[in-house]
Amino acid sequence: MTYGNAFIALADPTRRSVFERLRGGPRAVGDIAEGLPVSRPAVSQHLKVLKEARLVTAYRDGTRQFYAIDTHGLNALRAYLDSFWGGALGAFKTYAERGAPKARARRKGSRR
Amino acid sequence: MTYGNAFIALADPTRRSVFERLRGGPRAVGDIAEGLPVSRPAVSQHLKVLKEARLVTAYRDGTRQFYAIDTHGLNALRAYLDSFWGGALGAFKTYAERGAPKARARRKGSRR
DNA sequence: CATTTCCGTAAGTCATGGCTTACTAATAGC
DNA sequence: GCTATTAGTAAGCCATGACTTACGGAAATG
Repeated sequence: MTYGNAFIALADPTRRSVFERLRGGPRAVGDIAEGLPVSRPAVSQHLKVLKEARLVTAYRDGTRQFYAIDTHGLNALRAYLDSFWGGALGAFKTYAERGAPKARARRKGSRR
Repeated sequence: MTYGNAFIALADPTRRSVFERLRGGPRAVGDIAEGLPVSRPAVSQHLKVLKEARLVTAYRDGTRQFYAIDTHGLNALRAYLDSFWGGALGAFKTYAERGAPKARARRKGSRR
């Protein structure tokens, strides 16, 4: 159920911004916070949530804490999402091909 | 920013349960609600959120509303997650190989 | 038309969580 | 040892949202 925490972590826009700032590589907390519309402690709290969701890892360099993207969380999310492509899509496609996007004729064979 | 709503939608455990019940194919609202620990109106509200996030679609059959998985939201999420494998991992690997205690060298060649 | 199903909406309650401003802790340099 | 940087923690405030019950509306059935 690790993907549960990952979804929660990425649901918040500010926290996603924090996460996205790590795309270019590891960065220190103060560096991440700079330019964001929230305080540094807020960023620390967000990083904690991201870390517990295994979306980031941390290491220390002197007085600075560097955070980097952790693939564990990303992999968990991908695996979860992929689980919907197997059985679901077979059944979904059946419906989709039958007349999907807007409000095409209903049909739905099993009329009773 | 459609993935934003998708993350929010899947962040709630109950809503994820609702979503997962669609794995086997389209189901009616009452059918989905049955067995869940919340009321049927609650399920309706969750389905509304999922629909706005383009994670489900709906169609009507008589008095019943059927909901099915929509790939739009899933694709948006996938694309977002994949965007972290490009630049981020290159830089991340630099760190990981530098001395991450447990992390074996990733290799990961062609995943994208 | 009246009734029955099935579902969405309204309104209100209550817990969660994101933010702020302190304050505390750990490392580096003088 | 003292001071400066850098970050995490504590406490409290307030908006958001997940849930409930009650109600309203559309389609089938008699």
